[in-house]
Amino acid sequence: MRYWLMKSEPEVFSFEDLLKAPKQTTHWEGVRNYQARNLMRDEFKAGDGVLFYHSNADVTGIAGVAEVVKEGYPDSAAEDPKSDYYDPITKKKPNPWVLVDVRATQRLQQTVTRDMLKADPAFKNMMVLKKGARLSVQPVTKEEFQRVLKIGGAQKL
DNA sequence: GCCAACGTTGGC
DNA sequence: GCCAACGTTGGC
Repeated sequence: MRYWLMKSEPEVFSFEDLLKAPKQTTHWEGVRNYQARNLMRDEFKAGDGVLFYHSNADVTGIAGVAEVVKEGYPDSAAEDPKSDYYDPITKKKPNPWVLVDVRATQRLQQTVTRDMLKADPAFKNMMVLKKGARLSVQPVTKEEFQRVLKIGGAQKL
């Protein structure tokens, strides 16, 4: 089993939104980057752990914990001209985009903020802290994952 | 196939 | 709102 960090802008879709969603599960649609697509298509496995990261937020950091419940399959929003995530390439070529389903598994008593991550040597190699790290889906280590749960005060749902 | 121009991401 | 870093596009 592996561990991931997934970014979402809370104004678009927050961890609170995930908690309120049916079965506390969402289709992680809209990833339009090939590197991230490759990770979701080839590396994500059911049961993998997910740190739910709020980017472009008032409080930037890890807001909650989730797991992969369905492995990569086509992101049909890319084929829907009315969707915000429509990609016109799908008119000419097979839809290249993939998503996974993610379910909330744990709340955090407090968001593990970016400042907290930066202050803790356990996270010094984390990709999300590197300058210019825009990849919206990133691997994290087991140690990083477990430390986030610990300092965030993770509570099972 | 190079690379300049452009668009996007995301921290600050 | 600014802007640095990055990915993509398209002219040549």
